[in-house]
Amino acid sequence: MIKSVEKIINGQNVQIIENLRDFNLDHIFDCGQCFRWKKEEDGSYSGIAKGRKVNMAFQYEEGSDNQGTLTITGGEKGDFQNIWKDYLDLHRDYGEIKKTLSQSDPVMAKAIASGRGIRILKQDLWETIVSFIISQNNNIPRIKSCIENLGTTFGEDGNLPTAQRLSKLTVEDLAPIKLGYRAKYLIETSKQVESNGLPTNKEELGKLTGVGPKVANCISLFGMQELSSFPIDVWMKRVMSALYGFKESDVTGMAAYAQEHFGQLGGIAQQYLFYYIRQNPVDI
DNA sequence: TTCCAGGTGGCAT
DNA sequence: ATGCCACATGGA
Repeated sequence: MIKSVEKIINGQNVQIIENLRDFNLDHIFDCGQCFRWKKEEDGSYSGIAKGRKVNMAFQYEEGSDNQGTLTITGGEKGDFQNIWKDYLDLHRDYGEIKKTLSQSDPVMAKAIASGRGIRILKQDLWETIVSFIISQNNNIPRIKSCIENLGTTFGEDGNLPTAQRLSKLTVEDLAPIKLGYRAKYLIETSKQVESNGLPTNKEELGKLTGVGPKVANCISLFGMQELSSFPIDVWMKRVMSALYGFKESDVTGMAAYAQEHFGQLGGIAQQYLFYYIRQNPVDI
């Protein structure tokens, strides 16, 4: 059982969680699954999730590179037990998962070593739909600024705008956000969600405008916790080519390999590989 | 200037 | 079912 200690410091709610294993904020917030956490100069991260604006700081214990203490500042009493424990996927035993994935796969073991503290965040479904529609054929810094602008311009208290709100906007309204051709996808998808409700599986995701196989896999992995989903983008093509010898055009082969070798853990394996190739682009 | 980025929709085979 | 290609934007 994970224990947390709550304090009030300078009028702010502070929650301290010790002995966290398989946890690293850089790995979690910089592995491409989310776009709204900002790294501060002291190495901590500030962001808005679940309607709470907080700061998270993590420090490894002396002599360890896998276990340490997490400090969450902001929010309300009980948030760790009620919100963050779940959001950060702390119930799951990533040590066991990493052992399973590394077994008889030295390549994966290498990737895991670089991103050993990754956890798949349990993000809001609508936010992941909006975020990954914007992500297509786009680069991460620009994705981040688009999402931030969307929130500050059309959202309420820091959150992204709802489907209801977006469905009433035009591409002209969204022009200042600089979404490019994705603006019409976002509006059309908002209308679809407004009338049909949120999708509940990958097949329904694929019916949304601007959601193809890759984006659907991202949304099902990050917004629906479908851990078998294995999104394949340009970086995954590179790493699968560099480490597993696939032709970069052989997306079908990569997906089949993931299903056979990573199975239900495909999405987590994908995150280790994605993080690895982003940190080591020279391996291309 | 051209190329690239967590791709997809539309259209032609 | 598969193969092209246009699509907005900004940084390298």
